[in-house]
Amino acid sequence: MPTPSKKSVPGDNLGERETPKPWGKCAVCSLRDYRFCAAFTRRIAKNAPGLIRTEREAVPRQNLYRAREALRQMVLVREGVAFRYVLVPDGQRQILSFCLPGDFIAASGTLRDSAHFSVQALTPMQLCVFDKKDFVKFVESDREAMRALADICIGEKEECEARIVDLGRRSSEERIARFMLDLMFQLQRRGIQHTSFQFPLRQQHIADALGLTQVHVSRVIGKFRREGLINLSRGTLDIIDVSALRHIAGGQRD
Amino acid sequence: MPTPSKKSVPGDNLGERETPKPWGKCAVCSLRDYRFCAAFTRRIAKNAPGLIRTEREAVPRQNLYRAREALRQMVLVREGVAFRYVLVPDGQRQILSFCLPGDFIAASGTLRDSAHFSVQALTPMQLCVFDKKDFVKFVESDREAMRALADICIGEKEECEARIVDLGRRSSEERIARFMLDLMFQLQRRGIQHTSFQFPLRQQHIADALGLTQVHVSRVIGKFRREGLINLSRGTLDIIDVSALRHIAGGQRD
DNA sequence: CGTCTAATTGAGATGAATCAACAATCGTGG
DNA sequence: CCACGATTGTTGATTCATCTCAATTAGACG
Repeated sequence: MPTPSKKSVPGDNLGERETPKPWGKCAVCSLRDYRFCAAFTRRIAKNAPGLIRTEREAVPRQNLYRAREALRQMVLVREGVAFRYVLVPDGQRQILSFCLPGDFIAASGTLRDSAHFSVQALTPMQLCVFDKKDFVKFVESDREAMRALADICIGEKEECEARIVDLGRRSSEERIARFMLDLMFQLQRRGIQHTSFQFPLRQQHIADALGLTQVHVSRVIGKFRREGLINLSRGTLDIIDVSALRHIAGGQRD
Repeated sequence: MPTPSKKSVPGDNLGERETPKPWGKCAVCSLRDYRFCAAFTRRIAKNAPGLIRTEREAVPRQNLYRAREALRQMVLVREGVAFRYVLVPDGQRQILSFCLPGDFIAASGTLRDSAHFSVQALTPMQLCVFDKKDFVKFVESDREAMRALADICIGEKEECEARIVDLGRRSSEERIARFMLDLMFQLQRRGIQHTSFQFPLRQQHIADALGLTQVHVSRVIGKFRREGLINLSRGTLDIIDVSALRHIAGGQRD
């Protein structure tokens, strides 16, 4: 059942251990030329010195945000993976996307009071946090920043639409193959140039992202493994035969 | 088969019959306080008098835009309905959304050179068209406009995510019921306060939007009709029992 | 080690797809 | 205004992909 198990987790919501830090740290961050940071960091340092960046950590299963809660902070992933999801009335879970390092967790929150999805950490995480009010003030005062924000939202929308096509018109094998390749390409864009990488998702997460059941995901992955396409164990995914997997995915993957 | 039938259609792409018009016409347009127009029209008239609005028409099945083509114009629906769709390699079609009066057809195109979806008219249409370059110049020069644009994109992203949940985790009956109710609420937001309204979609469109087959859509609609929930004929959808339909839809519809 | 969570595997059920024939509706030209 | 062809919708029979239920194994971790 996709019902997320309820395990007691320390500090269920973000809150403790805020550490105001200077922007200097950004200068040595590997994300500094990636997406959000590339567009914002330097600009903020220059034009909005009053906007404080703080740091937070999160542990696996920790809730970073709950649907419909007031959005008070803007959160950027520095390390680790989280996912955005929606629970439907009958208890099922649909995962909307995974948030990787460099992703803004709720960019759209800049112009909204709350979001309709929840966010949960999948791995231990390092986060950069901004006060929302301050951030909004900055974005509204800086044309380039507003543009960058729009750009990020558009990118998310495009990913969303690609996912709609997957869910509406592709088989489970296609979806799973595409999903793995997608993840690989996303990591590659972040500088990890391997066909083997950390894969912290449980089969249930894949199932909830792709509209399948965990059991079925297990069968498909088993098949891929038996066919020598991938190897997946102990949190590492190794894509052995990229081109065969891409073929199953139905082409079109970057 | 979801393959869209290839019928020869006059003026396959937008092109002929441009009519430069004054902004005065906007003053008497019923959409002037809705979304795009509410945010942009007056601002444009005041701050960017050089931005020309032209008018166009389109006939059913006419292609308004083809995926990956260079985006030269920004198109706003004034009357009629279009849909955005993607064709997958095996010939299937996934409809991403329907564009109703007041909708910007490709808002995200403002910051992109092209889009990955195509757009086709479903009914006869009246369109407002802006030259893209001029529009971009305006948006980049006007902070409020850029913000409005971001806002529109965020709204579209939210709709997208709702659709993902539908496709991933809801049955065909739920999807169809939700779809009809959604449409009703969207029209109501545009001022049409009835449970009976023009419904120009063929069953194939519903199927392609919801990841089903036309045959199955027919069965479900037949069932809804037999149960006295709706009546659908000659392009008019009458939702007879809103609350029962909402119940099938699984609550949560506005 | 024992306990807990995650993954595998089998058997059987089922929702939706497919195939196919037919009926209804629409648009058009005679 | 009718008749015809094209498009759209209906219905039945059958198949298939994926789900459900359930039991078992494998890993992770204190």
